[in-house]
Amino acid sequence: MRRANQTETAVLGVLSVQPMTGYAVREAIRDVLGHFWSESFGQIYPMLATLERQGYATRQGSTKPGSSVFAITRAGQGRLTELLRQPIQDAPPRNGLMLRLYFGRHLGPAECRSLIHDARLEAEQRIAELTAVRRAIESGAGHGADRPYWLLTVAAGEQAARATLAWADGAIAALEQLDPAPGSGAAAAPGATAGSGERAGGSGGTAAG
Amino acid sequence: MRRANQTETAVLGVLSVQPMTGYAVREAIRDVLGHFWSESFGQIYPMLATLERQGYATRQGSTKPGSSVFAITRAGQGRLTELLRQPIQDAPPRNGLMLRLYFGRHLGPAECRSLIHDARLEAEQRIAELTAVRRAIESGAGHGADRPYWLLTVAAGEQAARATLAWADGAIAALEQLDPAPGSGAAAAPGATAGSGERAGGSGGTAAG
DNA sequence: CCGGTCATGTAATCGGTTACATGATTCG
DNA sequence: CGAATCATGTAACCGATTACATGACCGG
Repeated sequence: MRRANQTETAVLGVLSVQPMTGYAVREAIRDVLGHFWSESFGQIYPMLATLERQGYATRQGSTKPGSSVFAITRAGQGRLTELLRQPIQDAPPRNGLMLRLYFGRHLGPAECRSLIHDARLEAEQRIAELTAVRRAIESGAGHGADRPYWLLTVAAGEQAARATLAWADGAIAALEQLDPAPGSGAAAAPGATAGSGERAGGSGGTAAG
Repeated sequence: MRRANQTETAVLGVLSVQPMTGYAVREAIRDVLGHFWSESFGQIYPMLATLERQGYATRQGSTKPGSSVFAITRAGQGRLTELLRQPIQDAPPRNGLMLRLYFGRHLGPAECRSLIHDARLEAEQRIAELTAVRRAIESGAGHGADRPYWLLTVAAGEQAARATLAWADGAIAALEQLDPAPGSGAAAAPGATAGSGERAGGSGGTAAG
């Protein structure tokens, strides 16, 4: 089963917006697609060479020496559409936070809460960034037919981040119900000195229903 | 910068729940952690050998010949906690759907709607699966202290899937406003025969606000 | 002139999937 | 008995990251 060359799609895609150097391609992917895609130099430069060789992009060694601007060709546009139509190859899931929470018993409620709190902060920051990006797209008059599609992806990111926020709140609340150290309020329950955690079941864990 | 051995974490983690064969480790990861983690045989068997060599797991070649059951050791439990405390290494984002939608101009509204529709179906199915898993965890009396943590991760998956549903609905609606082929209702607007798509701006793209 | 940014590439390495080879057990 | 499942491992390959080497250009 051949693995898809999604790098080709990404590079041709950003070149379809406007011609640019390899360096700028990477910046465009990091800054604009950054919330849902990533490529490194080690992938981009060889790919640009390949695209040139196959006639999907042309290199214009101009402006400054030691710098070449790549532009997508007519054939490259056809190739891009073809690539976009290929079945989606989603990478196998690898969520480090969930891996840790699933085995959170070995960390205990307090450390898990800390992990979730960090994730919440990250989600908040992502929302701020995406909102800024959306504002820029909405007000900026430059990008023409691309606009509605870009707004679609931004909306997806915002929705996902908001979902993370909601989940985190519920999860932290559930964990606070589980151990006696929320920082304030009711102290440790009377009697229990150092329970092994056997009674962790019950109604606990109704997080973010 | 050393890349983290999160495979070790995952394998030790499932062994911490109960001893099992390598084959069962993979099944556990696929069926239970499957929504947010994955490992293949090619990773699991070498890792089990390493864990045995390092004293984090023991092999009990018993019950049936040609089959060995691995159990986590005391040292392995310490190692697991250590691994869980290491900073989260999240894989660089690679969302194939978003990559396609971002360059959706080259596909057109209809094909994009189809992609989103597929994603919506997937999300629905994931919700169904996760709900079943949650029911099993809630009713099953077996798993003791692990339960609240497992419910946490399941809740995260459900929340994310619901967010996808909401986004997909908004996105499809936005795209239908963009082109004249929703299948029913108002046909193509009068006058425009084959617009180049220049007027795709305006109020379009208020998806899933 | 020196540090930061822009710019281009290559080599080493690694994490991970896929495919292959092999065999026992169980169930219809 | 034959197919499906359980079970263990190895080898090849590949996509991707990281690090390295190099150099132009610009502003303070």
